[in-house]
Amino acid sequence: MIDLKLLQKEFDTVSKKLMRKGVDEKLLEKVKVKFEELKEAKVNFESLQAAQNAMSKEFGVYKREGKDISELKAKVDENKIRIADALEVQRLRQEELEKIAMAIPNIPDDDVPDGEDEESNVELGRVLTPKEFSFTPKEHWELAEQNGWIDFESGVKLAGSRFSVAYDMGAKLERALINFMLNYNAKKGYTEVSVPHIVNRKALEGTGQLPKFEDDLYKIEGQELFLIPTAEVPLTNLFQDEIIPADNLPIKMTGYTSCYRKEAGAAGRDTRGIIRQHQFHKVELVCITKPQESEAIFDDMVKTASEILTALELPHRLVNLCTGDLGFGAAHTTDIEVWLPGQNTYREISSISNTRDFQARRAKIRYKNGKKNELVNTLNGSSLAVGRTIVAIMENYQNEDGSITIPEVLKPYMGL
RNA sequence: GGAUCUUUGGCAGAGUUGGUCGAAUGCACCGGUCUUGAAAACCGGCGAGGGUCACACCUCCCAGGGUUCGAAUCCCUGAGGAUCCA
Repeated sequence: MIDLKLLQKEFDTVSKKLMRKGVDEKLLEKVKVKFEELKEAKVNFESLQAAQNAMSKEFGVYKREGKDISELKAKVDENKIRIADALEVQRLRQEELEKIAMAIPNIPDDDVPDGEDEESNVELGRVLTPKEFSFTPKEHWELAEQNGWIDFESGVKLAGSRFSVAYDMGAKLERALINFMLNYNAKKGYTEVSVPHIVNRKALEGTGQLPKFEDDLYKIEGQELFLIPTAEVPLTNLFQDEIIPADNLPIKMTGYTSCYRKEAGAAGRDTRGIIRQHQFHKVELVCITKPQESEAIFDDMVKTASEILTALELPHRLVNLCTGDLGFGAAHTTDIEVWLPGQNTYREISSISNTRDFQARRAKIRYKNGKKNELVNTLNGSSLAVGRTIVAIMENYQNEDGSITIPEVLKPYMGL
């Protein structure tokens, strides 16, 4: 949720920034007006309420003194009707405002490049040089099938398209990577947390997936519960409605979960292989920080994710997402893209975002700053998407005969 | 699945004949006095959100609804916890 007071106070500045992210200025104008109308309704309601409270107090006095209360009661009854009306007006305005305000994305940072889509993302740097192959490298689905690591037919049999089943070394690699990543993150000071894969509506509203993106979530029938699209949701919402002592910050967490996404908007994209699945494994980083230290933590998160790829000797690059590619809740995002020789391109394997106080405002996550309670900053990032890491390993470690060498660092995790 | 009890501020714990209760008290915490320093003792502060320059004022005592001029206090529903029964 954006800061409505800020929007009201500095409308021109804020709206200009939001327009960069494609938000219609007319909508913002509307939000501003609605916000002012709501305030007005509130003042009206509250003053009526105050009168009511005062009169009710008088009742006690009258009764004790044995005075006649019929006149007072008439006044109070009349006021009561007005209160009911005023409350109704306030309620309606509140609802209206929330409906549109909740759908407004976070304000992008000034240094986020302008752009429509990933074409305008800006490369920040490259780590490791892709190696030259003496043969034409294959794509991962071919290698996966050839080695018997991943079977797509089985996935379809059990659940449908965009599901797959991992066998033998493929399955082991998955498990090894999860452990390797969690251990690495733990070494970097991230506390490992194991969370539910099912959460309620409030949690998803807190991190911004709801109300806007309900179509992309798997909902449990008959209940207000959803499968998580990312561990970011439970991890961040652990602190929903909390006031965290300043000494406890920063909170650095890492957690492994499966992620469940309908991929409603991705029809036809990445239909081959396991780049885009309805269910995938991911090791996540989530941090909760004071506002002034969130950028330092952000850098630490990017570094941590990048180091894992380096340890796996996978060439990758860092990319600063442009406004059009930026997620709903992010103020800025750095993507890590791993080199896929089979596809001859870099593909996203991690996405690290600073949401600043956008989620904190929705989820009411605050910290004690001296006497005051202030909103924290929340950050999240993958370190890493497990399936895509396997894709990268398959393509980068492939041999001419189609066999795949297991990265050294993972061998101990695979019983090799 | 049934019965009874229970749900209050960071924790503990009053409040249960509805009014001056946003809530006693203790602990914890913060500031101060005292002390070479610390402890103890004493003094003061100390829930949250909105609102205001600051007050005032409004809201919140698990959630939702109801009774009432007025509810933490009464009634209903739901959720969590404890105990007993099956």
